[in-house]
Amino acid sequence: MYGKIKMSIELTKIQKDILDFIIEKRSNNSIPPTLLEISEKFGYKNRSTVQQHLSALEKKGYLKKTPNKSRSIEPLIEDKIFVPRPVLGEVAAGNPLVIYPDSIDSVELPSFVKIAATSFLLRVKGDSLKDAYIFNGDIVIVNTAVPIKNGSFVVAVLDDTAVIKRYMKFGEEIELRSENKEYKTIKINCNYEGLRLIGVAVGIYRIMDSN
Amino acid sequence: MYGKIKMSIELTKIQKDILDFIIEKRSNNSIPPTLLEISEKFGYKNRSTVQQHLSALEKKGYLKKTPNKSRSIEPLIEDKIFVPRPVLGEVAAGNPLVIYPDSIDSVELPSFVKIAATSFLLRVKGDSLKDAYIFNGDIVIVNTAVPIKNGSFVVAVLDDTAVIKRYMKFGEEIELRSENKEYKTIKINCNYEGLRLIGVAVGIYRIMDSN
DNA sequence: TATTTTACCATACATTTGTATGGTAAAATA
DNA sequence: TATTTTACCATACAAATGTATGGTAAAATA
Repeated sequence: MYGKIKMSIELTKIQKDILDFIIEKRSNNSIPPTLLEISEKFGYKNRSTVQQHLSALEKKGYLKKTPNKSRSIEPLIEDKIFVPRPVLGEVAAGNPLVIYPDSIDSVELPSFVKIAATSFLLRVKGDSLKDAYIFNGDIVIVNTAVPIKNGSFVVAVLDDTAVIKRYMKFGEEIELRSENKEYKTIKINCNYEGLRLIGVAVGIYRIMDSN
Repeated sequence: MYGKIKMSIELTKIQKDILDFIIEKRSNNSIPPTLLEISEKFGYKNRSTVQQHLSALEKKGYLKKTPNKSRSIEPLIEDKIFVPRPVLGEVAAGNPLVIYPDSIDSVELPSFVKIAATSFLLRVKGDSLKDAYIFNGDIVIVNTAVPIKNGSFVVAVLDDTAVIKRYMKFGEEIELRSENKEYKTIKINCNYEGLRLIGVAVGIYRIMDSN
């Protein structure tokens, strides 16, 4: 037996059930539960039991809370044990960005990938993004809540076609640069209506063929 | 002057601003605001001002609250006076259903159209849906939370192409019928993986050319 | 075996949050 | 002009919510 993961970052059955309940609430388009609501769901007599489970989940990095703020539990899907994550859409440069209300698939992400709940996954179709060194089948992790800074890899829709490029802004001019110098830089005014910045590509995950 | 709408169901500028703030919070994938948070946003010195605006909004039917429950404000987009609603995507039968994370447009809906927060709008492109008597430019109101019953108009994705058809289920067989008898009925097994039922088309809105 | 972790309970307390009540001044309406 | 509505303020109170602390018993671990 090798590579055994330390118990302390794994989740117990109950912790996982509670985390799943929180994630389910969120994905149901409803508000995150309070400690009391979780207690009632699991039949506890008071909130302190949940309190401890949550603090364990937070210590292990599976969720984030804002102190003294109601309903502020934010699950971070940190899958040290390969938890499935829904793939919400597909992206191919030159084509519209397609996002399905239901997930089209799910991917098991490895331990080191931390995903905030404000993120979603896109699967890359075709090799039209190879200028960004992103290839067919890659999973792009897009965060919609992270501020866009110079140098960020952004997922954008320009005149109804999707691009993933490095973002640079100088005054009113936005440059969308390709990593590969063979592709030219797109320059647009930041007020141009045909431009929509969807989010920041915070990561790419590629499932390597094991053959 | 004719057809004047009674003042009591119109929104004042401030009420509209507060409602917009709540809707914006919701669509931002973040939790609904508390009274205090709204107060701070608008620079009020205490919650009671917001309290009154909310009760006005609730009385006028623009939002729903659960008593004594934190962050329980649910906007009901009941647009008695043409309030803008974001159009989230586009649909054309035979093509993928395209949904943009940011809205691509907004439409002013008339007074009688009530839209729950679990709904979204799709603009129809092209005349490929004319078999359902839905035409280019029509706005389809899709509710994702309504149960699908026999006879419902459903928005579905079948093998990556979008359809809007009348739904009928007999045992394990699902029929997707066209209103126009020139088009043939699609029959599929309900376990077929290529079928995804997105939601129920609860309404169609067509902006008539005033020329 | 001793210690730690897990999973619960109980209770007290502070803060947040929602609610109720009453007030003022300006604007809109009758 | 009188009344109502709007838009704010102030305050008090109750309920909900988060937090801190301490306890017990069983299971897992060292």
